[in-house]
Amino acid sequence: MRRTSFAESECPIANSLELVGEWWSMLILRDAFDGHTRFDDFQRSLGIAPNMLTRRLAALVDAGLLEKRPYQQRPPRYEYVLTARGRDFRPVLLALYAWGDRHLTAEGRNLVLVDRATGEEVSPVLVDRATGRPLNEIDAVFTAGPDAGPRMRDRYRVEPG
Amino acid sequence: MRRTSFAESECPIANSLELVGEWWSMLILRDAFDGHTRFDDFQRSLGIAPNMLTRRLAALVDAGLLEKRPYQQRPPRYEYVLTARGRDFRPVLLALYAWGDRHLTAEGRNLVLVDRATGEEVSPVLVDRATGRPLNEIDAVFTAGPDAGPRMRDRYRVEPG
DNA sequence: CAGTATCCTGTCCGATACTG
DNA sequence: CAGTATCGGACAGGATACTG
Repeated sequence: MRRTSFAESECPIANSLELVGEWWSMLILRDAFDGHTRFDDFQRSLGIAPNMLTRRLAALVDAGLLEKRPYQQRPPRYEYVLTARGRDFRPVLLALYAWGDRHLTAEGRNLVLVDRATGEEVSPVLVDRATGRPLNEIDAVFTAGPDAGPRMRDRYRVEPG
Repeated sequence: MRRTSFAESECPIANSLELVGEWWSMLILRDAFDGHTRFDDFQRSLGIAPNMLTRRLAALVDAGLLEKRPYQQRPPRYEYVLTARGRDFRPVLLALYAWGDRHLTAEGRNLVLVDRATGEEVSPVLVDRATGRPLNEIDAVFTAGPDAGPRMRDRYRVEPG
């Protein structure tokens, strides 16, 4: 997508989407979290065309979410593993999973998140780190930050209580 | 995207992406959370072409995230407001925001999430609803659910401890 | 103002064939 | 096995003109 408007380039959501917004990117990340690391591995799991996989993998490496590292010399072979930045992306996928799980129940529940240690189901909720309060109980709004440009300030001006 | 492979159609993440995976969809939702409701409103904010806005709006209405409702009779005019299902999508956007805010700091912080009541910054973290434990401290894995098909079971078989 | 209708381009993506 | 190269189609998305 071409970012013509201000709202996209200065917004962290839009910027994130810029890196992982393509269809396959998040699905590749999902697979990475499931432990997949190799080209063929991803390809079989996703049913993605090889050229697309090459592109998306390269893009994710470029964006710093995946690291391409050799696991064998001759012939040169690489595996793709999550970087710290990539692992930190997990909440997005979990939020997406949780939403789909709650609302797209047409075909039943075919994927459940569990704690491997206890076997108990894990149900992800967003809370405020400081207070522990669930975010849906907070009237949380975006406001212009310290480095916001004029348009951003205009759009997100602080309107108290 | 055409969903040829199993992994897409049976996975809640993929299914969610199917509804909101296009570039503009999530940005439109972001704007909806920021209080935008009207066509022109979205268009100015996003800098999106009108035909695309029509398409994406219709898709979101179709997917049940937005409701199109008349606010004036002659000429007929509509506003687009979040449904319950749409409002429940917010954690995804907040997770995306949080990730971008942490990792895409090139241009500084220009958007901050605050509690409107207190003015304090809110920092969204994912925790387990039952135990309150942060998800990054849990070894959480996906497993095949009760309604999973054979391929899903094969891929996500339960491997204890 | 709130859209609809057309036309055009870019590119995402799939299919297939090929290589060390 | 792990990709690269090439081809073609579908559609997202932009630009612009038009309407009540």
